[in-house]
Amino acid sequence: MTTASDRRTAILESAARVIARRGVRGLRVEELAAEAGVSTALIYYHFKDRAGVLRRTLEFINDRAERYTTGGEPGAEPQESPKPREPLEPLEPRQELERALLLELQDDELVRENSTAWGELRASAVFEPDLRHDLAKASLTWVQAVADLLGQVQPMAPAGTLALAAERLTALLEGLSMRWLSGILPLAHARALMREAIAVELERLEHP
Amino acid sequence: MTTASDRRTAILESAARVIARRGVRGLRVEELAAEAGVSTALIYYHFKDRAGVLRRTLEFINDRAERYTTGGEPGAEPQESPKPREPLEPLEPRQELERALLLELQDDELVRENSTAWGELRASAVFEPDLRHDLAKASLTWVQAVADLLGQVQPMAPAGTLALAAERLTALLEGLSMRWLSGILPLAHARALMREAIAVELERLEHP
DNA sequence: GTCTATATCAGGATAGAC
DNA sequence: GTCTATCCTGATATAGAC
Repeated sequence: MTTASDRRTAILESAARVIARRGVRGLRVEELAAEAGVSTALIYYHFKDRAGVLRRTLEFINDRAERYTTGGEPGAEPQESPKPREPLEPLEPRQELERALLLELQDDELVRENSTAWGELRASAVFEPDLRHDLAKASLTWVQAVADLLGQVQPMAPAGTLALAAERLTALLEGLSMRWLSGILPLAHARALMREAIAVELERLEHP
Repeated sequence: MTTASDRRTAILESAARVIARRGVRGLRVEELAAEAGVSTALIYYHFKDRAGVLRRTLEFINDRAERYTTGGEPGAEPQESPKPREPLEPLEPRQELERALLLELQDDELVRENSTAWGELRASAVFEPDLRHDLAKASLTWVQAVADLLGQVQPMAPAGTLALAAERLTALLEGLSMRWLSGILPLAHARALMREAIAVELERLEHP
């Protein structure tokens, strides 16, 4: 049985796919409807207008990324049970850090989808102030998470220093991700650069 | 007297402005025409179609950035004489490096315009393979320039290492630039992060 | 809640005069 | 080379039946 709420979710999943394929600018309500197997009217019914779709999709992607980045707190709905993804056994802090940062640089379909959509939304936010709020919030959470991981590797480092390193690493990740997605940097190379950057930053934290 | 070639250039300048204001997705041929003070038909006459405008604008921005990044080789046309911009007296290598990398993080109108348009084109390239070629070329030149500057500061470092550091620094710059332009990172903070990253990389090059 | 059908309109593109 | 006028497609959004 397919409830209305399921349908909403299905539409959002489709939206993420379409955005990953065509970009925010390329998202056509009609194509989205086709992808989700519903009529365009239904989309307007649920999301008011095209902008509404974008806003909701941003939130949706945000949640989903948070889940797979952190290893999915049991707090959230257990939906999407099909793919448990990586076992995520507790790792050494250092490995945990690498995993988190390299997660966005993978050729996994879902990850690529998220990264692409994410990059698009980030880029769109330059011109659409409506998106900034969510974007800033997500960005902050993400930086904080990385700062925490850095802190676990280098417990002696002061919080401020950790935060700065985290900002650099996440900004770098975004830059690399963009280059990868736009095809000017091979994935493996991007990953190597990221790993090296982590090493550089950790060294810096150790010998200030 | 206004030659046809001048007009072409004027249109491209306008295009850069419009892209900076509305984004690539937001560029309307009609608005561009208004901005440049010409008819839409003329734009199609000169650039074939909207995509043509984008391609040419990318090149245009590319050249312009190259000029102000490198301090303007006399090789290029001396056009645009009005603004000599910063005197650009020869600096210490280290300062030269900082200047080059921080140049994109400035609230100068022209720089902001270039950065924004650049970010847009980069983002667009994810979905429009036509743009990738120019993008890759520009990216390469830019990375190479930074690698050279790094080499001037640390002449003992091997070329490969320099290249990697340059890739990280430029990718970071792009990430920071995006965050700045989308309003989630204050300019001053972005600049501070960039400076620190330069310091970290240089240290790394010195004590491998 | 969901669909079919359609109104509406913005914006890319062209014809043809000058 | 440049303009005025106009065509026409493609995309958002709504009306109304079920």
